[in-house]
Amino acid sequence: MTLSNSEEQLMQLLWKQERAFMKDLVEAYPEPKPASTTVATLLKRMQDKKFVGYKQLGRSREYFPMVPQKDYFSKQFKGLIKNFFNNSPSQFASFFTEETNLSRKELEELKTLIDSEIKKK
Amino acid sequence: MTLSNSEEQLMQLLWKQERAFMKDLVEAYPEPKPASTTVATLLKRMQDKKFVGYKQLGRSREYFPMVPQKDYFSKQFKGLIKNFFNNSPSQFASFFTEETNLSRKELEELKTLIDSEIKKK
DNA sequence: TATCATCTTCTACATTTGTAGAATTAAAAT
DNA sequence: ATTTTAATTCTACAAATGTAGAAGATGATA
Repeated sequence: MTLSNSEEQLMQLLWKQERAFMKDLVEAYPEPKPASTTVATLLKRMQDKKFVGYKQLGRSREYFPMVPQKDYFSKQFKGLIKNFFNNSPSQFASFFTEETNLSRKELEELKTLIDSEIKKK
Repeated sequence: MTLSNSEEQLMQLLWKQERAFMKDLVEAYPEPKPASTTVATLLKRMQDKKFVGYKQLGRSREYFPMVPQKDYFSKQFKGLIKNFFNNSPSQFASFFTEETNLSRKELEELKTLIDSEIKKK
């Protein structure tokens, strides 16, 4: 099960807010904001897909993500890696280092990070 | 303009082959292979979207990608980074190093790679 | 309490996507 | 020359997606 584009956009807003009422979500959209019924429809579809849950609070519902952003990202990312780099993260890594313009400092930091990962092994 | 899922799947096949006739593309699909008319439809839509071109060779057409795989990947990837890591590649990098299970050897290689990138600066 | 502000659910509808049959064409093989 | 193979274009249609109005429900507020 995947999210469609507009569902994913909404999901991003929800992840950012952690938990939110419909109104907050609608407001979080950049102009032009969608009709609230549009958001309602999306939320409902996302509930069907088990991506969103809610807690009834008096009159209305407080929505929250049922899938952590990280998990979702991982899945997306693995998909990309699989298609474009033949399932080889290290192959991707070299692409990344070469193509992304990281500053010297960022590269240094990354190196440090890698070192600490190596130590963990 | 983006590719839909099934279009992207076909695009992957085309990238792999570099240039191909319809038949080759259909054959490259895993079972169950789609009807060739399905592929034809997709190819046509992809032409409209300027993702695919072809060269008329006698009776039929040799199709080829008009968008390099790398460019396409970059765009996708940047999109992900933007949504999930607030446009910060270095933030992504740390996620990557921690979450992807690279072996010690791969990590070492990556480090070397980063070093050579640093030298370039 | 009458009115407002919100929400939610239903319904609707145009587009896009996923898939493929029918018909036509033309080159290839026998 | 006839049959076969591969392609191409048209048409079709169900499912998914993007958007939103209408109507009903319920707290909040004047």
